[in-house]
Amino acid sequence: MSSATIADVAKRAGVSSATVSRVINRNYPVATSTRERVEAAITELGYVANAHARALAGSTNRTVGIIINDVVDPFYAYIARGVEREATVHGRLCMVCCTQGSHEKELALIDLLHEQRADAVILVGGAHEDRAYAAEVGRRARALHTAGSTLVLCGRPSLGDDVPTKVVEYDNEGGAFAITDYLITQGHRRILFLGGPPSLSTTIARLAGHRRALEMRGLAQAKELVHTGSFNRRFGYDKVRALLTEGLDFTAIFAANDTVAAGVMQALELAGVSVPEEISVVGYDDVPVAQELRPQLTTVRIPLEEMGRQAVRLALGVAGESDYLAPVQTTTRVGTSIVVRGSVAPPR
Amino acid sequence: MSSATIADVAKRAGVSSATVSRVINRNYPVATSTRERVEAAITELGYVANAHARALAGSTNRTVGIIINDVVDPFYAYIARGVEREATVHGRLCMVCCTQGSHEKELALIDLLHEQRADAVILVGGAHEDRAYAAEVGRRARALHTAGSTLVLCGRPSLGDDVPTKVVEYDNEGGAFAITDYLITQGHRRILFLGGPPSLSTTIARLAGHRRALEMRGLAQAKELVHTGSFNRRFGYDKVRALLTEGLDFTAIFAANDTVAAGVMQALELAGVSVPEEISVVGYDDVPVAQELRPQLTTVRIPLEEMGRQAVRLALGVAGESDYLAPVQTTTRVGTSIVVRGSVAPPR
DNA sequence: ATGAAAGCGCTAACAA
DNA sequence: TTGTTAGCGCTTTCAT
Repeated sequence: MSSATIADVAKRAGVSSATVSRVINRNYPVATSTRERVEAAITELGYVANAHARALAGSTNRTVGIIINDVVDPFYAYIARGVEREATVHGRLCMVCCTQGSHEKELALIDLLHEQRADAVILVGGAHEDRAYAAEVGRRARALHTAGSTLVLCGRPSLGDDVPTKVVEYDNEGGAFAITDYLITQGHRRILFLGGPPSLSTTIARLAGHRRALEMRGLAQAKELVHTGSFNRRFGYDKVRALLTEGLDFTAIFAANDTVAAGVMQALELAGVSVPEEISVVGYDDVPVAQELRPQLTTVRIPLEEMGRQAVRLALGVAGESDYLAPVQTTTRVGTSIVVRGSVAPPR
Repeated sequence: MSSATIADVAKRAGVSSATVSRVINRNYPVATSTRERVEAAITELGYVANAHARALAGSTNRTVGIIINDVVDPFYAYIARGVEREATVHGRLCMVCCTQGSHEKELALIDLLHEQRADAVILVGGAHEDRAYAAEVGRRARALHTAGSTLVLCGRPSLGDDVPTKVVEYDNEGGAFAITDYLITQGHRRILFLGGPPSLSTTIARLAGHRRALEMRGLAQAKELVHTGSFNRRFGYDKVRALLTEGLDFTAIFAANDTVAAGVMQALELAGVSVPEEISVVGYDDVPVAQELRPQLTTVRIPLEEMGRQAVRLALGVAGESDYLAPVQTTTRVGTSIVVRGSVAPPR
């Protein structure tokens, strides 16, 4: 039930615990013969260092924390992969926590990760507009900051210049603008915007890009064409079914993400509406499902894994910052791009 | 850069650090007025407990570790979700580590998680047949065990009764048997088995079930119909393309998992072979892609998330074990079932 | 090159 | 109900 400690190893090797520590950490010269005796003792005893004692005596725990909605959702999974990989590169272990969409759980998790003394806490995904909630996050950002850690906002807007966070953004609005403009260029005038929780920053930015494209082309945004709701497949499916029977007039659908697009495509298939001949469909995110749909989905690509990597680089201060003038607030922004596949054609 | 400690809080509240500990942990009676003063001090100072000091002084760190190949792979992601959720239920934080298929990394990660004094280390997915490697895993299982932790094998075979692990299995062979038998019942005689690393326990079990079904129906297993390789989409695609041009005779394909099946379907589509009219296809795992394929994929369902939950329950000794006679080796086994969708029809 | 000893921040007896 | 006091296992000066 109890493991060997560094003192046990020291006794067995006939040295002091300080020496054992030195051979383990290779940070001070140790005579070869001593080292060998110590190493032998370590294997004989099956000694495994206690990371907590280490973290307590030394400074860092060498872990980073990441908070996401759901591991199974590819949007989060890809970012998590980037975080995990980059963390590994820098010798950090990765603690992954899921909120299942709950604000309260998210705040509690930031605290938990703070307790663990994670070198960084990475908060992933869009945030709901809510001042009280934002204030709570801000408070935690400050606590983390004074403790020498960093809160990184990944894929959500900054909390303001007075809150010590780092942020990794992607050009959300720009992607929505580009793909809407692509649709317009193909001749579409009545484009349905579907899905995304209405108060989520992600949805808001995508909708803003969509509207800007419409305006730029002098097209009025008809309110009956905008149906926010959620990011799940079911929403896309149900909404399209309803709108179809309702007889709403449109020639293209901009699904707020690829998952919604999958539902959209299934509803269209069931209704016997052919894509892209009768209706064009585009999505957002470019997660794997986009390539499995038939026709394959034209969508907006986000460098998800890269965002995860950036988040840990930023937090760990790996590059970019000059030591003497590191600003409290740092933002990295990655681009989005549209990837054209087979789900769009000119309207009939 | 440095945070308030329990001593700071104690001084500020004019009590001893023991009292502060008591109000934090709510495990001993504290006078209301004292409690209030302490709580005030805590907020004023922005005190956040140090989990390492706690782990060192108390016993458990309240974390579980999970080791998987890749967060993005749905097979692993669903199990990880189960682990994360069940861990949360039991007040544990979850450390997720990825091996990217490397044995060495896997072993190193077990050690790392041991150093972190995780209450459980969950090793997920099939294992390659390799005695030296198995011995290394066994050694670590013992180390963990003597340290009071548990190594749980999730979706891979036991290391033998003398190795102190817990294992969560699924009826891998049975699922393969059932779906092959289903294909035979539909009239198929020449079934291609495609994919899966040949030395991986998962592949071996699936192939075994496949063969048993064939034998039971008195069908000879032609070696030209078995093509193991890997679990990725690309393999399914390339192999089917090659076999098709080669002119091999078969009426159905059993893809070793759904990902391979996705590649298979794409190759068939490109070759103008209709599914299921000309060729039937089945997969394994029942991950989301199975429902996006057209036709939707008939496959074997594994209760992935449930396996993850079982793994942590088993490790934490939540249920099932009688205290006084807990065996060193414990195995839980979950069933698999075939889910019939549209990718199988009788051969022409 | 090596050892002695003082913490790191907390919990858990044991006292009071 | 509260305080005192050992540790928990390790790192890190400071000596030697």
